[in-house]
Amino acid sequence: MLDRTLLRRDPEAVRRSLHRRGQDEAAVERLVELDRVAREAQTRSDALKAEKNVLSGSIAKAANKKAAAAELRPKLASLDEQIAAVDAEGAAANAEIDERIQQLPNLLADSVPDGTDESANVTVRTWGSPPAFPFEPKPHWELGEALGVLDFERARKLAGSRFAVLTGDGARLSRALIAFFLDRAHRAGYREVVPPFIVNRETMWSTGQLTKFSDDMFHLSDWDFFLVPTAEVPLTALHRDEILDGAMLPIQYTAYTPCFRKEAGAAGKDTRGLIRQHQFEKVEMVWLSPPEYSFEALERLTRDAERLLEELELPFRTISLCGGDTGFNAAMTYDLEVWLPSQGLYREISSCSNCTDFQARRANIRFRREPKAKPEFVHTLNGSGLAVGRTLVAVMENYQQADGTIRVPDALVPYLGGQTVIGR
RNA sequence: GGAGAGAUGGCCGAGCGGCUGAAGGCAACGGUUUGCUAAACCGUCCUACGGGGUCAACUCGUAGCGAGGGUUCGAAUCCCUCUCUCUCCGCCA
Repeated sequence: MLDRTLLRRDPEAVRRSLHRRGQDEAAVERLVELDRVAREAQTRSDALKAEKNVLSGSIAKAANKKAAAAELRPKLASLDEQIAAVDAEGAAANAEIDERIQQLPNLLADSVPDGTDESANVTVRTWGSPPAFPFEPKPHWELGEALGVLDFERARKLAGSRFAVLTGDGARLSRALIAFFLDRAHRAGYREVVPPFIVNRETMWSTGQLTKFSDDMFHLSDWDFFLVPTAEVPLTALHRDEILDGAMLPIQYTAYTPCFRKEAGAAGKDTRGLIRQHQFEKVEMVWLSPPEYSFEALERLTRDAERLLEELELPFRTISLCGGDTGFNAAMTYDLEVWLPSQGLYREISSCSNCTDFQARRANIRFRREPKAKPEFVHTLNGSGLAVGRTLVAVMENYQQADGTIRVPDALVPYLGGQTVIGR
């Protein structure tokens, strides 16, 4: 959520950001006007209430309170009427402001590339190069079904489409990745967390997932709870409504969780297999940072994610998302895209964002620099480190061998008890 | 799921319907005293929003005692609803 006073002080900055995101700027003008109306109403209301308080006070001091009250009753009744009318005016304006301001996305960082769609994204780094296969590389679902480690048929029976069952070495490889990711995060200074996988509405709202336009989350029908769409939600909201000691910052958290998303929309051929699922698993990394450090933190967070791919020796590139492609909460985002031989393209495997104070304002996460200092909002950052299913896909496809078996990346061998090949 | 107790400022804890932003204590901060520490004494010490302002260290106003309603000229104090926390019993991993 944007700062209301920002709209008053610098509406032009908000307009510019919306424009760069390719969104309608008209909302800004309306908000500025509503803000003016609301403030004017408050000023009048406060003055009327002050007048009423003075009269009430005079009754308290009167010798004969009953008589004093009777005498002032008409005057007070008239004030009550006026107050009610002015307050209604102010409340209406405030309600509309709340409604509208919640729908404005975060202010883009200056360094975000211009552009309205993904074609304008900028590649900032490329690591490794796509492997040359002396045979036609197979897609992961073919490899997985042949090896008996991926089972989409039975997943359909158990749950439906867009679910998968991992068995045998598929399940073990998945678990190895999770352990590998968490170990590396631990080394990089992240504190490991096992959060609830189901959260309440306030939590979901506080991290900006619940807006008018998003209904990608699974909502329990009999309770007002949501299945987490990403560990970003519980990790970021962990310190909701708290004032942290500035000396504790930055705070780094990591968690492994399942993630649940409706992923409404057409099932295309590029979403075949494990790429796009209603349930997937992810290790997430979250930072709570002092404002002045958050963009440096974004670089570190992104590097932490990149190193995982480097250790796994999976070719990838890092791209800086342009304004039109940057998410609602983010001021700036780097996506990591891993090479998928079967599709012959780079595919998103991690997304690292600096949400600045946008989530912190909603979630009311603040800190004090000094014991007596005024509380300030922290900056929140989140990034995948990494998406487990997609990493599994990348490993299977990049490490496949002519006979359909899969070599285990060196970094994962210890996590598979020394096993170096996934075969039949 | 059943029964009971409670919710006041950073913490503890008072509070008769009117001068209570809220006694008192602790903690914290500034100062005096002190060889150092401790103690003692004095002072400061909530937040949000709005108005005025040399926009900052100022000032005025409004609101806030779990949340939301109601009664009243006036509510922390009376009434209603809700939420949450704690304890005991049951059930379970």
